[in-house]
Amino acid sequence: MTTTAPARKPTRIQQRNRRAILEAGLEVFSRQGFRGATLDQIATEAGLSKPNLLYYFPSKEAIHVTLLTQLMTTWLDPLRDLDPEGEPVEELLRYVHRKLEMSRVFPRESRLFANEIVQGAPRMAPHLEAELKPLVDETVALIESWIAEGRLARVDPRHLIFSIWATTQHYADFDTQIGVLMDGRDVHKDAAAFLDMLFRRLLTP
Amino acid sequence: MTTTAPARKPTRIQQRNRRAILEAGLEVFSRQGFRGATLDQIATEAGLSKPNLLYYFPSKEAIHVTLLTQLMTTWLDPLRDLDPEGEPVEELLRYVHRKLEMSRVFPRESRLFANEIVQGAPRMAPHLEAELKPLVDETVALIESWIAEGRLARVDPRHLIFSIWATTQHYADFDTQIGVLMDGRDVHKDAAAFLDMLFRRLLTP
DNA sequence: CCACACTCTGACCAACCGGTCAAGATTTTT
DNA sequence: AAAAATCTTGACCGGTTGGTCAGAGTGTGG
Repeated sequence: MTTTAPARKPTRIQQRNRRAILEAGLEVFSRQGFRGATLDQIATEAGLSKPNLLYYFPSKEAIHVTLLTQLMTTWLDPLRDLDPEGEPVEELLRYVHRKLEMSRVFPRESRLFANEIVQGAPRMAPHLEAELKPLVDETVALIESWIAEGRLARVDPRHLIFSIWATTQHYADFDTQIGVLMDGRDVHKDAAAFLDMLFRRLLTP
Repeated sequence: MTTTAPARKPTRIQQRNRRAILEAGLEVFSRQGFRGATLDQIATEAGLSKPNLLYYFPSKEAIHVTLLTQLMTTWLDPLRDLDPEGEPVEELLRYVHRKLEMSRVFPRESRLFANEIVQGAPRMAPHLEAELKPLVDETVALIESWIAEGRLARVDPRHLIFSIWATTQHYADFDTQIGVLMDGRDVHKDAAAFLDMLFRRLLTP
Protein backbone atom coordinates (compact mmCIF):
# COMPACT_ATOMS: atom_id res chain seq x y z
CA MET A 1 0.00 0.00 0.00
CA THR A 2 1.30 3.46 -0.85
CA THR A 3 1.93 5.68 2.13
CA THR A 4 1.58 9.47 1.98
CA ALA A 5 -0.86 9.90 -0.90
CA PRO A 6 -4.10 7.88 -0.63
CA ALA A 7 -4.03 7.14 -4.38
CA ARG A 8 -6.88 4.69 -4.58
CA LYS A 9 -7.30 3.35 -8.05
CA PRO A 10 -9.88 5.43 -9.95
CA THR A 11 -13.48 4.25 -10.24
CA ARG A 12 -15.08 3.66 -13.62
CA ILE A 13 -17.19 6.75 -13.00
CA GLN A 14 -14.08 8.75 -12.16
CA GLN A 15 -12.40 7.61 -15.34
CA ARG A 16 -15.40 8.42 -17.48
CA ASN A 17 -16.04 11.84 -15.95
CA ARG A 18 -12.43 12.98 -15.80
CA ARG A 19 -12.04 11.99 -19.42
CA ALA A 20 -15.26 13.82 -20.36
CA ILE A 21 -14.08 16.94 -18.53
CA LEU A 22 -10.69 16.98 -20.25
CA GLU A 23 -12.35 16.40 -23.61
CA ALA A 24 -14.76 19.27 -22.95
CA GLY A 25 -11.96 21.47 -21.63
CA LEU A 26 -9.94 20.85 -24.76
CA GLU A 27 -12.91 21.82 -26.91
CA VAL A 28 -13.59 25.04 -25.03
CA PHE A 29 -10.07 26.18 -24.10
CA SER A 30 -8.79 25.59 -27.64
CA ARG A 31 -11.32 28.05 -29.05
CA GLN A 32 -11.71 30.55 -26.24
CA GLY A 33 -8.35 30.55 -24.49
CA PHE A 34 -8.04 30.28 -20.72
CA ARG A 35 -9.70 33.51 -19.67
CA GLY A 36 -12.33 33.29 -22.38
CA ALA A 37 -13.51 29.85 -21.28
CA THR A 38 -16.00 29.44 -18.44
CA LEU A 39 -16.61 26.52 -16.10
CA ASP A 40 -20.25 26.53 -17.12
CA GLN A 41 -19.33 26.04 -20.78
CA ILE A 42 -17.00 23.18 -19.93
CA ALA A 43 -19.49 21.56 -17.55
CA THR A 44 -22.31 21.75 -20.10
CA GLU A 45 -20.06 20.37 -22.83
CA ALA A 46 -19.09 17.50 -20.52
CA GLY A 47 -22.70 16.83 -19.54
CA LEU A 48 -22.12 17.63 -15.87
CA SER A 49 -23.20 20.28 -13.41
CA LYS A 50 -20.63 22.87 -12.40
CA PRO A 51 -20.28 21.67 -8.78
CA ASN A 52 -19.90 18.13 -10.02
CA LEU A 53 -17.15 19.20 -12.38
CA LEU A 54 -15.37 20.79 -9.43
CA TYR A 55 -15.69 17.50 -7.60
CA TYR A 56 -13.27 15.98 -10.11
CA PHE A 57 -10.93 18.92 -10.63
CA PRO A 58 -10.12 21.40 -7.88
CA SER A 59 -10.17 24.44 -10.18
CA LYS A 60 -10.41 25.75 -13.71
CA GLU A 61 -6.67 26.16 -13.75
CA ALA A 62 -6.15 22.50 -12.80
CA ILE A 63 -8.04 21.39 -15.92
CA HIS A 64 -5.99 23.70 -18.09
CA VAL A 65 -2.67 22.65 -16.61
CA THR A 66 -3.56 18.96 -16.95
CA LEU A 67 -4.35 19.48 -20.62
CA LEU A 68 -1.15 21.40 -21.31
CA THR A 69 1.02 18.86 -19.53
CA GLN A 70 -0.52 15.94 -21.42
CA LEU A 71 -0.18 17.87 -24.65
CA MET A 72 3.51 18.67 -24.27
CA THR A 73 4.50 15.01 -24.35
CA THR A 74 2.55 13.90 -27.41
CA TRP A 75 3.34 17.15 -29.17
CA LEU A 76 7.08 16.61 -29.05
CA ASP A 77 7.10 12.90 -29.85
CA PRO A 78 7.55 13.33 -33.62
CA LEU A 79 10.65 15.45 -33.00
CA ARG A 80 12.11 12.78 -30.73
CA ASP A 81 11.61 10.21 -33.47
CA LEU A 82 14.13 11.75 -35.88
CA ASP A 83 16.55 8.94 -36.65
CA PRO A 84 20.22 10.04 -36.66
CA GLU A 85 21.01 6.96 -38.75
CA GLY A 86 18.39 7.71 -41.39
CA GLU A 87 18.66 9.60 -44.67
CA PRO A 88 18.58 13.28 -43.53
CA VAL A 89 16.26 14.70 -46.18
CA GLU A 90 13.82 11.81 -45.86
CA GLU A 91 13.91 11.95 -42.05
CA LEU A 92 13.03 15.65 -42.02
CA LEU A 93 10.32 15.20 -44.64
CA ARG A 94 8.85 12.39 -42.55
CA TYR A 95 8.76 14.84 -39.66
CA VAL A 96 6.97 17.42 -41.81
CA HIS A 97 4.32 14.91 -42.84
CA ARG A 98 3.80 13.70 -39.29
CA LYS A 99 3.34 17.26 -38.05
CA LEU A 100 0.88 17.99 -40.85
CA GLU A 101 -1.03 14.82 -40.01
CA MET A 102 -1.22 15.92 -36.38
CA SER A 103 -2.74 19.21 -37.49
CA ARG A 104 -5.39 17.24 -39.32
CA VAL A 105 -6.16 14.76 -36.55
CA PHE A 106 -5.59 16.94 -33.48
CA PRO A 107 -6.47 20.48 -34.51
CA ARG A 108 -7.81 21.36 -31.07
CA GLU A 109 -4.56 20.41 -29.40
CA SER A 110 -2.72 22.64 -31.85
CA ARG A 111 -5.01 25.56 -31.10
CA LEU A 112 -4.74 24.99 -27.36
CA PHE A 113 -1.00 25.29 -27.71
CA ALA A 114 -1.26 28.32 -29.99
CA ASN A 115 -3.58 30.11 -27.60
CA GLU A 116 -1.22 29.53 -24.70
CA ILE A 117 1.83 30.78 -26.59
CA VAL A 118 0.14 33.81 -28.16
CA GLN A 119 -0.95 34.90 -24.71
CA GLY A 120 2.63 34.77 -23.45
CA ALA A 121 2.68 31.14 -22.22
CA PRO A 122 1.75 32.11 -18.64
CA ARG A 123 1.17 28.49 -17.63
CA MET A 124 3.59 26.80 -19.98
CA ALA A 125 6.84 28.73 -19.70
CA PRO A 126 8.43 26.16 -17.34
CA HIS A 127 7.54 23.33 -19.73
CA LEU A 128 9.11 25.21 -22.62
CA GLU A 129 12.36 25.67 -20.74
CA ALA A 130 12.51 22.18 -19.26
CA GLU A 131 11.27 20.02 -22.11
CA LEU A 132 11.08 21.89 -25.40
CA LYS A 133 14.38 23.75 -25.24
CA PRO A 134 16.73 20.83 -24.57
CA LEU A 135 14.99 18.73 -27.22
CA VAL A 136 15.34 21.51 -29.78
CA ASP A 137 19.00 21.98 -28.88
CA GLU A 138 19.58 18.27 -29.46
CA THR A 139 17.80 18.37 -32.77
CA VAL A 140 19.76 21.43 -33.87
CA ALA A 141 22.99 19.56 -33.13
CA LEU A 142 21.79 16.59 -35.17
CA ILE A 143 20.88 18.76 -38.14
CA GLU A 144 24.19 20.59 -37.93
CA SER A 145 26.05 17.29 -38.03
CA TRP A 146 24.07 16.27 -41.12
CA ILE A 147 25.00 19.55 -42.77
CA ALA A 148 28.65 19.15 -41.81
CA GLU A 149 28.61 15.76 -43.53
CA GLY A 150 27.28 17.43 -46.65
CA ARG A 151 24.07 15.41 -46.62
CA LEU A 152 21.81 18.45 -46.22
CA ALA A 153 21.79 21.93 -47.70
CA ARG A 154 23.26 24.67 -45.49
CA VAL A 155 20.25 26.00 -43.59
CA ASP A 156 19.82 27.54 -40.16
CA PRO A 157 18.50 24.57 -38.15
CA ARG A 158 16.46 26.64 -35.72
CA HIS A 159 14.66 28.58 -38.44
CA LEU A 160 14.12 25.33 -40.31
CA ILE A 161 12.33 23.93 -37.29
CA PHE A 162 10.29 27.12 -36.89
CA SER A 163 9.24 27.00 -40.52
CA ILE A 164 8.10 23.39 -40.21
CA TRP A 165 6.06 24.19 -37.13
CA ALA A 166 4.63 27.32 -38.71
CA THR A 167 3.57 25.78 -42.01
CA THR A 168 2.05 22.62 -40.56
CA GLN A 169 0.30 24.06 -37.51
CA HIS A 170 -1.09 26.85 -39.66
CA TYR A 171 -3.60 24.39 -41.12
CA ALA A 172 -5.05 23.73 -37.66
CA ASP A 173 -4.70 27.15 -36.03
CA PHE A 174 -6.05 29.16 -38.96
CA ASP A 175 -8.54 26.61 -40.23
CA THR A 176 -11.31 29.19 -40.14
CA GLN A 177 -9.44 31.40 -42.58
CA ILE A 178 -8.45 28.46 -44.73
CA GLY A 179 -12.06 27.32 -44.83
CA VAL A 180 -13.04 30.68 -46.32
CA LEU A 181 -10.29 30.62 -48.94
CA MET A 182 -10.45 26.94 -49.93
CA ASP A 183 -14.17 26.17 -49.96
CA GLY A 184 -14.65 22.56 -50.91
CA ARG A 185 -11.10 21.67 -51.86
CA ASP A 186 -9.22 18.77 -50.28
CA VAL A 187 -6.93 20.96 -48.20
CA HIS A 188 -4.69 18.43 -46.55
CA LYS A 189 -3.90 16.32 -49.59
CA ASP A 190 -2.68 19.34 -51.53
CA ALA A 191 -0.93 20.70 -48.47
CA ALA A 192 1.09 17.51 -48.11
CA ALA A 193 2.23 17.69 -51.72
CA PHE A 194 3.07 21.38 -51.43
CA LEU A 195 5.05 21.08 -48.20
CA ASP A 196 6.90 18.07 -49.56
CA MET A 197 8.07 20.12 -52.51
CA LEU A 198 8.84 23.18 -50.36
CA PHE A 199 11.12 21.39 -47.92
CA ARG A 200 12.58 18.92 -50.42
CA ARG A 201 13.83 21.78 -52.56
CA LEU A 202 15.19 23.57 -49.52
CA LEU A 203 16.97 20.65 -47.94
CA THR A 204 18.43 18.77 -50.88
CA PRO A 205 22.13 19.72 -50.97
CA MET B 1 -22.20 70.28 -44.90
CA THR B 2 -23.07 66.61 -44.46
CA THR B 3 -26.73 65.97 -43.78
CA THR B 4 -27.95 62.99 -41.77
CA ALA B 5 -25.02 62.36 -39.43
CA PRO B 6 -23.89 65.36 -37.33
CA ALA B 7 -20.23 64.48 -37.98
CA ARG B 8 -18.58 67.47 -36.42
CA LYS B 9 -14.86 67.39 -36.95
CA PRO B 10 -13.17 65.76 -33.95
CA THR B 11 -11.63 67.86 -31.21
CA ARG B 12 -7.94 67.61 -30.40
CA ILE B 13 -8.93 65.89 -27.16
CA GLN B 14 -11.12 63.45 -29.06
CA GLN B 15 -8.29 62.63 -31.42
CA ARG B 16 -5.81 62.11 -28.61
CA ASN B 17 -8.12 59.97 -26.47
CA ARG B 18 -9.52 57.84 -29.27
CA ARG B 19 -5.99 57.16 -30.42
CA ALA B 20 -4.89 56.28 -26.88
CA ILE B 21 -7.84 53.91 -26.46
CA LEU B 22 -7.14 52.10 -29.73
CA GLU B 23 -3.46 51.84 -28.84
CA ALA B 24 -4.36 50.42 -25.42
CA GLY B 25 -6.96 48.11 -26.91
CA LEU B 26 -4.42 46.76 -29.36
CA GLU B 27 -1.99 46.08 -26.53
CA VAL B 28 -4.55 44.27 -24.39
CA PHE B 29 -6.65 42.47 -27.03
CA SER B 30 -3.56 41.18 -28.84
CA ARG B 31 -2.38 39.35 -25.72
CA GLN B 32 -5.63 38.43 -24.00
CA GLY B 33 -8.09 37.97 -26.85
CA PHE B 34 -11.53 39.57 -26.82
CA ARG B 35 -13.08 37.78 -23.86
CA GLY B 36 -9.87 37.79 -21.88
CA ALA B 37 -9.49 41.56 -22.09
CA THR B 38 -11.30 43.83 -19.65
CA LEU B 39 -12.39 47.44 -20.01
CA ASP B 40 -10.54 48.29 -16.81
CA GLN B 41 -7.28 46.99 -18.27
CA ILE B 42 -7.77 48.99 -21.45
CA ALA B 43 -8.81 52.12 -19.56
CA THR B 44 -5.81 51.94 -17.23
CA GLU B 45 -3.45 51.31 -20.15
CA ALA B 46 -4.93 54.34 -21.93
CA GLY B 47 -4.70 56.50 -18.81
CA LEU B 48 -8.46 57.04 -18.60
CA SER B 49 -11.27 56.09 -16.25
CA LYS B 50 -13.63 53.39 -17.42
CA PRO B 51 -16.67 55.67 -17.79
CA ASN B 52 -14.52 58.11 -19.73
CA LEU B 53 -13.40 55.35 -22.06
CA LEU B 54 -17.05 54.53 -22.67
CA TYR B 55 -17.62 58.17 -23.51
CA TYR B 56 -15.46 57.71 -26.61
CA PHE B 57 -16.50 54.19 -27.58
CA PRO B 58 -19.98 52.84 -26.98
CA SER B 59 -18.81 49.35 -25.99
CA LYS B 60 -15.92 46.93 -25.66
CA GLU B 61 -16.98 45.34 -28.91
CA ALA B 62 -16.84 48.68 -30.73
CA ILE B 63 -13.16 49.08 -29.82
CA HIS B 64 -12.42 45.57 -31.01
CA VAL B 65 -14.29 45.96 -34.28
CA THR B 66 -12.62 49.30 -34.99
CA LEU B 67 -9.20 47.71 -34.50
CA LEU B 68 -10.01 44.73 -36.72
CA THR B 69 -11.39 46.92 -39.49
CA GLN B 70 -8.36 49.21 -39.48
CA LEU B 71 -6.09 46.19 -39.40
CA MET B 72 -7.64 44.47 -42.40
CA THR B 73 -6.65 47.27 -44.74
CA THR B 74 -3.01 47.67 -43.76
CA TRP B 75 -2.63 43.93 -43.41
CA LEU B 76 -3.53 43.25 -47.02
CA ASP B 77 -1.62 46.14 -48.58
CA PRO B 78 1.57 44.17 -49.28
CA LEU B 79 -0.45 41.59 -51.21
CA ARG B 80 -2.07 44.32 -53.31
CA ASP B 81 1.39 45.63 -54.18
CA LEU B 82 2.46 42.55 -56.16
CA ASP B 83 3.44 43.93 -59.58
CA PRO B 84 2.18 41.80 -62.50
CA GLU B 85 4.86 43.43 -64.68
CA GLY B 86 7.71 42.58 -62.31
CA GLU B 87 10.02 39.60 -62.17
CA PRO B 88 7.84 36.86 -60.53
CA VAL B 89 10.40 35.34 -58.16
CA GLU B 90 11.64 38.75 -57.02
CA GLU B 91 8.10 40.07 -56.60
CA LEU B 92 7.12 37.18 -54.35
CA LEU B 93 10.35 37.41 -52.36
CA ARG B 94 9.70 41.11 -51.88
CA TYR B 95 6.30 40.13 -50.49
CA VAL B 96 7.91 37.65 -48.10
CA HIS B 97 10.32 40.26 -46.80
CA ARG B 98 7.59 42.85 -46.36
CA LYS B 99 5.46 40.41 -44.40
CA LEU B 100 8.40 39.47 -42.21
CA GLU B 101 9.13 43.13 -41.62
CA MET B 102 5.52 43.66 -40.58
CA SER B 103 5.87 40.87 -38.04
CA ARG B 104 8.85 42.73 -36.62
CA VAL B 105 7.30 46.19 -36.57
CA PHE B 106 3.66 45.31 -35.86
CA PRO B 107 3.70 42.13 -33.77
CA ARG B 108 0.62 43.17 -31.83
CA GLU B 109 -1.43 43.58 -34.97
CA SER B 110 -0.37 40.11 -36.05
CA ARG B 111 -1.39 38.62 -32.73
CA LEU B 112 -4.69 40.49 -32.76
CA PHE B 113 -5.42 38.87 -36.10
CA ALA B 114 -4.22 35.45 -34.93
CA ASN B 115 -6.40 35.59 -31.82
CA GLU B 116 -9.45 36.47 -33.87
CA ILE B 117 -8.91 33.66 -36.39
CA VAL B 118 -8.02 30.98 -33.84
CA GLN B 119 -11.25 31.74 -32.02
CA GLY B 120 -13.25 31.20 -35.19
CA ALA B 121 -13.25 34.79 -36.51
CA PRO B 122 -16.57 35.64 -34.83
CA ARG B 123 -16.19 39.36 -35.60
CA MET B 124 -14.14 39.11 -38.76
CA ALA B 125 -15.83 36.51 -40.92
CA PRO B 126 -17.58 39.13 -43.11
CA HIS B 127 -14.29 40.93 -43.71
CA LEU B 128 -12.63 37.68 -44.73
CA GLU B 129 -15.34 36.97 -47.30
CA ALA B 130 -15.62 40.52 -48.61
CA GLU B 131 -12.00 41.68 -48.68
CA LEU B 132 -9.57 38.84 -48.17
CA LYS B 133 -11.13 36.24 -50.43
CA PRO B 134 -11.41 38.28 -53.64
CA LEU B 135 -7.88 39.62 -53.19
CA VAL B 136 -6.51 36.12 -52.71
CA ASP B 137 -8.42 34.89 -55.77
CA GLU B 138 -6.87 37.70 -57.84
CA THR B 139 -3.40 36.88 -56.55
CA VAL B 140 -3.89 33.19 -57.28
CA ALA B 141 -4.79 34.07 -60.87
CA LEU B 142 -1.68 36.23 -61.18
CA ILE B 143 0.59 33.49 -59.85
CA GLU B 144 -1.03 30.93 -62.15
CA SER B 145 -0.36 33.15 -65.14
CA TRP B 146 3.29 33.47 -64.11
CA ILE B 147 3.52 29.69 -63.86
CA ALA B 148 1.84 29.25 -67.25
CA GLU B 149 4.50 31.54 -68.73
CA GLY B 150 7.17 29.29 -67.24
CA ARG B 151 8.60 32.07 -65.09
CA LEU B 152 7.85 30.33 -61.81
CA ALA B 153 8.07 26.75 -60.57
CA ARG B 154 4.81 24.77 -60.60
CA VAL B 155 3.43 25.32 -57.09
CA ASP B 156 -0.08 25.44 -55.69
CA PRO B 157 -0.65 29.22 -55.42
CA ARG B 158 -2.99 29.02 -52.43
CA HIS B 159 -0.68 26.87 -50.35
CA LEU B 160 2.20 29.11 -51.37
CA ILE B 161 0.35 32.08 -49.91
CA PHE B 162 -0.52 30.13 -46.76
CA SER B 163 3.11 29.14 -46.27
CA ILE B 164 4.26 32.74 -46.61
CA TRP B 165 1.71 33.90 -44.07
CA ALA B 166 2.52 31.05 -41.72
CA THR B 167 6.30 31.42 -41.76
CA THR B 168 6.37 35.20 -41.43
CA GLN B 169 3.58 35.71 -38.91
CA HIS B 170 5.00 32.90 -36.80
CA TYR B 171 7.77 35.26 -35.65
CA ALA B 172 5.18 37.65 -34.17
CA ASP B 173 2.52 35.23 -32.94
CA PHE B 174 4.89 32.77 -31.28
CA ASP B 175 7.52 35.27 -30.16
CA THR B 176 7.30 33.94 -26.60
CA GLN B 177 8.34 30.48 -27.74
CA ILE B 178 11.00 31.87 -30.04
CA GLY B 179 12.36 33.97 -27.20
CA VAL B 180 12.89 30.80 -25.16
CA LEU B 181 14.60 28.95 -28.01
CA MET B 182 16.73 31.79 -29.41
CA ASP B 183 17.95 33.62 -26.34
CA GLY B 184 20.10 36.51 -27.42
CA ARG B 185 20.32 35.80 -31.12
CA ASP B 186 19.34 38.32 -33.80
CA VAL B 187 16.17 36.52 -34.78
CA HIS B 188 14.89 38.65 -37.62
CA LYS B 189 18.11 39.03 -39.54
CA ASP B 190 18.62 35.28 -39.70
CA ALA B 191 14.94 34.74 -40.40
CA ALA B 192 15.12 36.99 -43.45
CA ALA B 193 18.08 35.05 -44.86
CA PHE B 194 16.41 31.72 -44.14
CA LEU B 195 13.07 32.61 -45.68
CA ASP B 196 14.79 34.10 -48.72
CA MET B 197 16.53 30.80 -49.32
CA LEU B 198 13.41 28.75 -48.57
CA PHE B 199 11.18 30.52 -51.07
CA ARG B 200 13.85 31.22 -53.67
CA ARG B 201 14.59 27.51 -53.96
CA LEU B 202 10.90 26.73 -54.12
CA LEU B 203 9.94 29.29 -56.70
CA THR B 204 12.84 29.32 -59.12
CA PRO B 205 11.67 27.27 -62.15
C1' DC C 1 -16.72 87.11 -18.74
C1' DC C 2 -20.32 84.44 -19.87
C1' DA C 3 -22.81 80.89 -22.18
C1' DC C 4 -22.54 76.55 -24.04
C1' DA C 5 -20.71 72.40 -25.72
C1' DC C 6 -17.46 69.17 -24.46
C1' DT C 7 -15.02 66.24 -21.05
C1' DC C 8 -14.72 63.59 -16.95
C1' DT C 9 -15.94 61.00 -12.62
C1' DG C 10 -17.92 58.51 -8.40
C1' DA C 11 -21.54 55.85 -7.35
C1' DC C 12 -24.20 52.43 -8.85
C1' DC C 13 -26.39 48.20 -11.23
C1' DA C 14 -27.52 43.69 -13.08
C1' DA C 15 -25.32 39.82 -14.98
C1' DC C 16 -21.73 36.66 -14.74
C1' DC C 17 -17.80 34.27 -12.82
C1' DG C 18 -15.08 30.77 -10.05
C1' DG C 19 -15.78 28.35 -6.20
C1' DT C 20 -18.14 26.41 -1.58
C1' DC C 21 -21.23 23.65 1.13
C1' DA C 22 -24.61 20.85 3.24
C1' DA C 23 -27.52 17.47 2.11
C1' DG C 24 -29.51 14.11 -0.80
C1' DA C 25 -28.99 10.24 -4.39
C1' DT C 26 -26.45 6.37 -5.99
C1' DT C 27 -23.19 2.79 -6.10
C1' DT C 28 -20.08 -0.47 -3.91
C1' DT C 29 -18.63 -3.25 -0.12
C1' DT C 30 -19.52 -6.23 3.54
C1' DA D 1 -29.88 -5.45 3.49
C1' DA D 2 -27.28 -2.42 6.04
C1' DA D 3 -23.21 0.34 6.16
C1' DA D 4 -19.82 2.84 3.93
C1' DA D 5 -17.98 5.19 0.22
C1' DT D 6 -18.77 7.65 -3.76
C1' DC D 7 -21.31 10.76 -6.63
C1' DT D 8 -24.48 14.70 -7.64
C1' DT D 9 -26.94 18.92 -6.97
C1' DG D 10 -29.48 23.42 -5.67
C1' DA D 11 -28.67 27.22 -3.20
C1' DC D 12 -25.49 30.38 -2.17
C1' DC D 13 -21.25 33.71 -1.84
C1' DG D 14 -17.90 37.31 -2.70
C1' DG D 15 -15.62 39.39 -6.44
C1' DT D 16 -15.47 40.94 -11.18
C1' DT D 17 -17.33 42.67 -15.47
C1' DG D 18 -19.58 45.56 -19.04
C1' DG D 19 -22.24 49.34 -18.89
C1' DT D 20 -25.30 53.52 -16.97
C1' DC D 21 -26.23 58.02 -15.10
C1' DA D 22 -26.53 62.40 -12.87
C1' DG D 23 -23.81 65.88 -12.10
C1' DA D 24 -19.45 68.29 -11.65
C1' DG D 25 -15.44 70.20 -14.07
C1' DT D 26 -13.23 72.37 -18.18
C1' DG D 27 -12.13 74.58 -22.42
C1' DT D 28 -13.59 77.90 -25.87
C1' DG D 29 -15.92 81.09 -29.11
C1' DG D 30 -18.50 85.27 -28.92
